[in-house]
Amino acid sequence: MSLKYGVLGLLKGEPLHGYEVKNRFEAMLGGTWEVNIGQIYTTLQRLERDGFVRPLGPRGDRGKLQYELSPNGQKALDQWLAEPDSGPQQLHEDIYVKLLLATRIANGDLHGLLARQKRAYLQRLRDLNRLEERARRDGRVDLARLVRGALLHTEADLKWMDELSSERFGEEGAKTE
Amino acid sequence: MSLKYGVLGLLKGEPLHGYEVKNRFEAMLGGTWEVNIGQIYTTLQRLERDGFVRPLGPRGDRGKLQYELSPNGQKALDQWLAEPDSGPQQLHEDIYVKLLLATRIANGDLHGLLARQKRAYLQRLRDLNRLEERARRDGRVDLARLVRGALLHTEADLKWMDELSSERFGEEGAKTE
DNA sequence: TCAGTATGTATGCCGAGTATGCATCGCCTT
DNA sequence: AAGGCGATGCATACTCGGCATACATACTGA
Repeated sequence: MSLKYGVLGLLKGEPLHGYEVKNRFEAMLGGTWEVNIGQIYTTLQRLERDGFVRPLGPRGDRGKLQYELSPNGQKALDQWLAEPDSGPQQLHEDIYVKLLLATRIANGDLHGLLARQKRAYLQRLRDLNRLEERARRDGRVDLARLVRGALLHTEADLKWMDELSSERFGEEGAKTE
Repeated sequence: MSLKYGVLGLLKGEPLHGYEVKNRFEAMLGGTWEVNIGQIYTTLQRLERDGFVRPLGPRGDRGKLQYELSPNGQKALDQWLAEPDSGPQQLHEDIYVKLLLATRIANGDLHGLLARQKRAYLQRLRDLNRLEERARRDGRVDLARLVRGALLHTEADLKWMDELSSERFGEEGAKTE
């Protein structure tokens, strides 16, 4: 989803061709999201098919094909921006399933899992802090705000791990049916 | 990913056929994850292709085909459980792109977006609290732990929204290139 | 008999990755 | 200065996994 609307958002303002879209998109995300080039083009084709963008022919320089936002695309973009992000249905992430399985599989070494997970989150905290610093140095206030969100998330994860590891496990009732 | 390993995890212990897998999986997640039945079968087929499960023929009752975990599947499962969850590469979620676009598109009514988002998170908090209560009532301690994680996440999101809305926006430097 | 449930297959879209093709530009070397 | 060559710009095609819909069929119980 976000790629689709990201493309629309970038096309608002000026027409771009695929390769440019990729670059702008990655720049917007401060290099934290390396987009697959193939996907850009399929996304653009689908957007064209749905009438959200249209090619601004004819092809130029070296086969470059620019796209511009259509009124329908404009509308779709505005609408997407206006609706709140419901996020994934929650509990669909790997970590949840992993935790459940580790709990119910006898030898599932829960404490080890928590410890490893904690280390991974700490590492992520460090990475994010570096990223935030860089974003500020580059004057990318908007990016820094995102990183702040990711930091809060990771802190929440850490807190969660701490809560879990301070539980005493063993004889709790994880009913199967 | 999580579905694949979820299936493996369920098959550890007893052979199951597709429909049963679906039911067990959804029960394990406490009904928070409605799995598509078609996907169960394709997942099972791919797992068979990769040698992680094998059919325990012949077909029974009404075409039922049971699968059992293979030694390789066992190994793959253990390995997955042992490695920490790196999570999505961070910043790949819709909300981040939405925020960026709203920031850089002039009319992007950032405050409205934040307000709507906050409402959505509050709603989620309520839902999760109900869910946690139900999990505890049902003796599903394992599930309650998951919900606790989701709660912490949502609280982090709320805190983030609060931080953002108390910033004074306007003349900040969101460099484009 | 009819509704519903159990069980499975077929098909198609979308996300995402890999591989390939070709033009151009700049640099290095002789 | 010419020729070669690697990097970059730009695009397409192919493949695979996730996920949803739709369909088919058997059984079960009111």
